[in-house]
Formats: sequence, C-alpha cells, structure tokens
Amino acid sequence: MTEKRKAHQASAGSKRAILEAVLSRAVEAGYEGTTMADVARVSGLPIGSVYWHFKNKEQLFVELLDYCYEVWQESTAPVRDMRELLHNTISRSAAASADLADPAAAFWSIGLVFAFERRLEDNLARQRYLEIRRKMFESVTSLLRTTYDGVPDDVAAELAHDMAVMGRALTDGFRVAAAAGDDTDFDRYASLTADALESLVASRLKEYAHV
Amino acid sequence: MTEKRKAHQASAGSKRAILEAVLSRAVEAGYEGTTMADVARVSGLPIGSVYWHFKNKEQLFVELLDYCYEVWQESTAPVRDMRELLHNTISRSAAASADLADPAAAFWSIGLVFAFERRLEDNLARQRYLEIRRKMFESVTSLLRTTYDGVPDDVAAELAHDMAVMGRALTDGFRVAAAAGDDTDFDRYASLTADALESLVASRLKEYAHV
DNA sequence: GTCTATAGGGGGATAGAC
DNA sequence: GTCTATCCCCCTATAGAC
Repeated sequence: MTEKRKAHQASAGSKRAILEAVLSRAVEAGYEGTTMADVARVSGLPIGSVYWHFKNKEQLFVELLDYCYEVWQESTAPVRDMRELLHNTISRSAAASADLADPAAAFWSIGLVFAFERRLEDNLARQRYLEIRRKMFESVTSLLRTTYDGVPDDVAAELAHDMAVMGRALTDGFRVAAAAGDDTDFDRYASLTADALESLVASRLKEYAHV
Repeated sequence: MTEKRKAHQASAGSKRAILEAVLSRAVEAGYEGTTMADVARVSGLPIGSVYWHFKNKEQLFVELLDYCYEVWQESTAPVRDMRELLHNTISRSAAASADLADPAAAFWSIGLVFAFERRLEDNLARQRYLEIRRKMFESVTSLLRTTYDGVPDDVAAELAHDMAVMGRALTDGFRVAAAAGDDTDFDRYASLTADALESLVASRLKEYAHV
C-alpha cells in the first residue's frame, strides 16, 4: 500500500469520525448548540483537523445531512402502502428521541430544527434539508399514486398529493410531540392515523365513483 | 398625577415596548437568534433599560410567552366543535408565517422553537412553553369530551384524548409546513383534517354502539 | 428609570509548526 | 494530515453616571 493510499484511508476514517461526532452533538444540541470545539472533542481529533476536512461549520452540516439521508435510504425498506409508511415514520419519530445514535432516525430530528430557524435562511445546510424534504415528498406522492387502482389519473394525483400533505403533517407533528416530551404511544397513533386517512380516501373514492 | 404615578406609567409603557420588540425579533430569529442588543434597538430603549425591566434574557422570554398566551386567549373566540377548532388553529398556522406581528399567532410559532431546542432543557422559557402546551391540551380534551353526547364517560374520555392528540399533531405539523415554506392551502387541509378525524370518530362510536 | 461603557466569556475560524 | 495557539467578533450582563 502506497503512502498516498494510507493517507487517503486515514483521511476517510477521520472524516467519518467527525461526521459521527457532529451527529451525536447535533441531535442533542441542534445547529447553533453544536460547537466546533465539541465536535473536535467528541471525534477525538483536534479542531484543526475538523477544518482541514470541512470548509466550515455550515459545510459540515450539509455533509452531515447528506450522510444521514444516505443511511436513511439504505436502511429503509421499501413500503407498499400508506399504513406501512405512516407506521414507519411515526414510530421512528419516537425512536428519534430514544435512539439518537441512529443516523437514519436522527436526520429528521435535526432537520426540523432547520425548518424553524428562519434566521438560517441563507444557510446551506438548511437549504439542503428543505431540498431533501421536497424530494421525500415527491417520492411519497408517487408511491401513493400507485396504490389507487382503476382511478382516473387526475383523481389519483390529487388524492396522492392530499394524502402526502396530511401524512407529512402528521409525521412532523408527532416529531414535535416527541421533542416536546409529550407522553404519546406512537404505535397506537400510527394506526389511528392510518385509519383516519384511509377512511378519508375511501369516502373520496366513493364520491368520485358516483359522478 | 403624582411623580410616582408618572414613573409607573412610563415604566409600563416601556415594558410593553420591550415585549413587542422581543416578539418581533423572536418570530424571525428564535430564542438564540434574538440578541438583547436587537431588542434594545427595536424597542428604542437602551440595553440598560431592558435589564432594568427584566432580570435576564430567560425571564424576558418567559414574560413574552405569558404575554402572547394572554393575548391569544383574549382574541380567541370559544369554539364549539373539532372542525371549528382545527380550522382556527391550522389556518392560524399560516397566519403565523404571514402576520408575524400578531402576538396570538406568534405564540405557537415561537413555542415550537423551544420544543426542539433540547439543549434549553433547563431554560425557564422552554418550561413555560411546555406548561402552556399541556394546559392547552387539557382544555381541548375537555372541550371535545362535551361533544360526544350519549356516550359512556370512559369511551368519551378516550375518544376525546385521541382526537386531542391527533389534532395537536396535525396542528403542529402544519406549523412545520408553514415554517418550512411548503406550498400549502391551509384552509383546504383544515377541512380535510376535520373530515378525516370526524369519520374516525364516527366509526369508533359505531363500533362501541355494537358492543 | 434612563443611558453609556465595558467587563467577561465563548464561539468560529486561521496560522503555521510538525 | 495532524495539532496548538491565537485572533477577532459578538453576546450576555453589570457598573455606575445622570
């Protein structure tokens, strides 16, 4: 193994160590609460190394979001319907509070902080979160659309959009509940939520069938 | 009017000016993003006066939350059912983004920042928000409970609790949507939300009637 | 009660040796 | 690539004149 390769490997290892350090700090302290000194301490590397691997704090968080999103995609089995989707996301909201070391769960927990910190408007990490948020919404919408068989395209599209909007609101809402420490049985409400949305879909489909 | 009275009046006026200054800053920048220097500048008073009226930043935000909550209570007409309640809270989520000067609407917008900033765990303002959040939840629960006539008490209680949990999640979720800048027709989804929850209630009531 | 000046501490970022 | 020392700015909070 050449010297260059060795250096490269060490670099990759350090980079990952830094990302995991910033993850563990970010889920507890958010963006502003996480200091570069913290990250250096937790990762075991000096602060100079952190700045060698990442241009600045902003870029560090951009790459953190990318890293988490990647892990999330890999670790998330494809779902078949809305019920399964809601169960995954809402139960995972609880997990995001309990198991903060899970990058997949932590992603959304960190992201919501960015949604609310309006003063971070120009912050690239915030923009990255919003971008991923949009991507997720689109993919959920098209997934749901495939679940309405034998329905005119425009109706299915509208229905899928509505369910995606409401599903997103519910998911975010239960994340708020988790963050606020509300005493909530997330499994139970994942089911109830699915019941509510499914009955809404049913009545909408019936309505269109009558036209 | 005595000198003492005059001084007292001036004090009350300044205090209110400071509270409105911190309100306008807080909805834009959150807790950490709002600096005491900002507050002084916007209120037109020197920073020394701010510290004369309020012990510290923490206490300033505690009183801001109390102030907003008070205005919110006064300005909110009593609602009669879940549909009306959802419409008020969800439509107002949109307003919280549009009309930031409205203390009633701003309250929830500011509060959610506290929910997510876990590192503010010991912060009295965060605790005050969570306290008010609980109070609201209780009052919503007991309001809903009165809307289920001719139902056994325990069933009505469970139903009211479930609807309050889901209503809160939806409301918070749409506040997230507003903060994230999602393109959402809040009026429309307030209706759909009410449809979904009402049909859930209907099926639960039917279920219990059969037993 | 109002105002100014400043102490005191912390955080982001860089320089430069190794 | 790693590490240390340090600069510089901003923020909370206080001291003390008026």
